[in-house]
Amino acid sequence: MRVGPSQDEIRRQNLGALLRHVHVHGATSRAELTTTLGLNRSTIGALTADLAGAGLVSEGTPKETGRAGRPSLVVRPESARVYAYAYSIEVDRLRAARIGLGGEVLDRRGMARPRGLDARETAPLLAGALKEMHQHVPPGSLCVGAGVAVCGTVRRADGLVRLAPTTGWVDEPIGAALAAELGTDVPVTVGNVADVAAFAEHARGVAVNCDNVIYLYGDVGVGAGIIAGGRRLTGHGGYGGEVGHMVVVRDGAPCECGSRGCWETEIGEHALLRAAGRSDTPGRDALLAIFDAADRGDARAQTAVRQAGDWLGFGVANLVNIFNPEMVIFGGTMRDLYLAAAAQVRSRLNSMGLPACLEHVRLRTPKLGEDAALIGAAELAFERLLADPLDAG
Amino acid sequence: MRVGPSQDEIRRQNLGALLRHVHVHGATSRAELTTTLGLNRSTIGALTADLAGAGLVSEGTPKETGRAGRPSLVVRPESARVYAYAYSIEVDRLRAARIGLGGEVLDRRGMARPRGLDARETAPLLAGALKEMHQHVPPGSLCVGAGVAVCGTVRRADGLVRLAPTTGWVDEPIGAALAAELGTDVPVTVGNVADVAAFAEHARGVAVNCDNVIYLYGDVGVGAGIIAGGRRLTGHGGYGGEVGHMVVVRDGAPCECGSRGCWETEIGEHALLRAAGRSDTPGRDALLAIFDAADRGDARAQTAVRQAGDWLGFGVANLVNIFNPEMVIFGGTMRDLYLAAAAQVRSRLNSMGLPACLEHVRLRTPKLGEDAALIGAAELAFERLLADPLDAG
DNA sequence: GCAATACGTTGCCGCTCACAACAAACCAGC
DNA sequence: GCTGGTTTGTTGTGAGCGGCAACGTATTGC
Repeated sequence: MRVGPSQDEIRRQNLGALLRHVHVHGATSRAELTTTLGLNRSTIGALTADLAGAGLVSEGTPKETGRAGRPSLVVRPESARVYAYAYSIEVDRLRAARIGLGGEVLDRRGMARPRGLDARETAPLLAGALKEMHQHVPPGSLCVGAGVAVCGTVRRADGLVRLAPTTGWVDEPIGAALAAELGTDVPVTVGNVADVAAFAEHARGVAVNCDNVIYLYGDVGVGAGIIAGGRRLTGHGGYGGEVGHMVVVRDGAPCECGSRGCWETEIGEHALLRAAGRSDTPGRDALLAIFDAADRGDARAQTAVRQAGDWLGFGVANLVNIFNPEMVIFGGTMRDLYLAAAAQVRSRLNSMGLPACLEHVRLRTPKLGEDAALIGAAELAFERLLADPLDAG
Repeated sequence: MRVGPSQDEIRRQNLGALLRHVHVHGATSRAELTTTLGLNRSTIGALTADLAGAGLVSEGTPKETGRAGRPSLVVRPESARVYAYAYSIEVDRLRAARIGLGGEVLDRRGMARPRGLDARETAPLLAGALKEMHQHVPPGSLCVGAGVAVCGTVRRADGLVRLAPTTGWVDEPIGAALAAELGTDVPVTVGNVADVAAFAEHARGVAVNCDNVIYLYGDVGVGAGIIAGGRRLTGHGGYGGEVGHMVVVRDGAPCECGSRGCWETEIGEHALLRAAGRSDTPGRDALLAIFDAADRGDARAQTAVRQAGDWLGFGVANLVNIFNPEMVIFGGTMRDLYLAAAAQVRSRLNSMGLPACLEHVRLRTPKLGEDAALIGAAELAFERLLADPLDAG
């Protein structure tokens, strides 16, 4: 039974709301915060004082106001002093970054990912990148945690990777392994790359102010980050959004998951390469080569792209009917496929989607670029701070 | 930007939490409320005093305690005095009820639904049932509103029925029409029957304490009420959960919605009747006749049931992979089909579902019986009261 | 009849935010 | 440079809420 918050929870929520605002929207005047948050001037003053005391924000005088009246103090996130570590575990590389409050990338490292490494072997590499970056951290800084974006199903409770086709991982405790490397003062949160990218696009990308969003992310497989009613849809264990394993062809082609006819067997990398009759090593370059060939008039590539686009629209239509989203975002390889076959996607969607569900749905590509996964991973860590700024500070 | 609640919102939420508890769990001692809600004795006392003052609850001394110590006062919902009207618009009948706080059905009316009636013609019938029931309402009672359960997609904003295969309605303003009949003192809320039944099962049925639930409801078509993260998934316009129009056979049999190969063309009434080679008038009796024939060894009925069960498992597996629910509930005709073909459903689900998503999913039939739609509809109206007990009281 | 137990009631406290009055900082005009 | 108008930060006060502790009250068990 849910019970209302106590007074100190009000304070926590208001501190979080203020900090979230400057985190997402950047430096903001106190006057503007007053109107946006709907709180009193005096309350905003007290909140900023608390946050400034914890070293999370700083205040300064604005340069030029242009208007009459006393200029309002500007509240800035302490981007250089308050930061999170972000990791992205991808097919052939590992990426690490130190990201400041406000979303600025302060430092970054990248390395090739040796194939066949399990979680316990990967964690030291990630920890090593952290130690390197840690040397350049100015004194008096505050680390709020680390976030990891993984391609695969992630158990919410402890960051266990249940199944990751990209890395070949099965039940790999990357969350626990990394936590053991980093110690207790750096809380680790692990998330699916699609979830995390959806989170980032919702916070500071194309999907700002959209409370019902499907972010479709493709690499080797296809997954979705789903935001329903303004909140991330995780499902019971944290495995929600595995739309790539929605079966679209009964008893179709076998999928790595053990099932048959999964959506990703029709729109994934392998499907396109096979249909286009190519034997390139899989990867983004191979895909782009197909789209390029199609552009140049290669008939086989064209039909491959059209067919994959049709299947893309097929699955999106199903999802649109089920979720009635406001926006569908195509990320990763799905972005390329969507851009190459938008007509097929639209056509299939229009013929299969319920008119009511089609009314307000917008198809978009991500606003955040390559760094979406890293920024989203950092966002996971920042969530902890925003939930209780003074405790985590 | 979300901001924390003010003090009076705390009060509202706590009043709502207390009222919700006695509404859902029935009469409860103040001592028990103290521990369940985590509030102080004095606070519980003040809250109950407020609610009793508004006539929403009453207090009494318990009959026997069996324990030492001063017996705790029991807080009862004013079931007879505080009520909502509930309607269910079904294929061949209209049902109306007056339902007391706590979920008790105080009065009910039913009538055949003449085919071909639109919303403006139906509303007076519903209003007539209300007027009849209103004559038996004891003086000093409080009506908190009316809820309507409809088979079809419902626009959340105003209760417009966009598409209802059951009644043949297209863009029928049943919410507005009924509101015009009932006047401003009876706020009307319209909901999809599956959504509403899911809501009821989540509040007081099998899905208590399950925060990720899919309630599959079948009549002529198939829809789902989805609860994700403890909240109803409505989608952007309110059309979420149209799983019956998830396409499972590309370019398959035409569906009434204009698309082809929709799930409900494989597991709906018509599909079973066709596959079993029957020409009965569609309806629950015809379905039960098929299941009965299959039980008695009719080979054609058996294969029809098995195949439909297989398709049922197919769709459920897709939904389980997408939502990672804790529970799937089979209601309406889906209950009958599930019970008749549980083996096929399970088998298909196990072969198609991701292991991680299968781990904790439970398949269940509803706990609330025929009245689920009515109780859920009333629950829609009660939500308004529970959100702000003293204002609506 | 008495002690033990559990609970309702009351008064007080700390907390939070809203509000109003005042002080400070800026702009425009003279 | 000074004055008035404007906008904002700051400060003190007040109301509302829940927690807390002391006290009164109702029941059980001896």
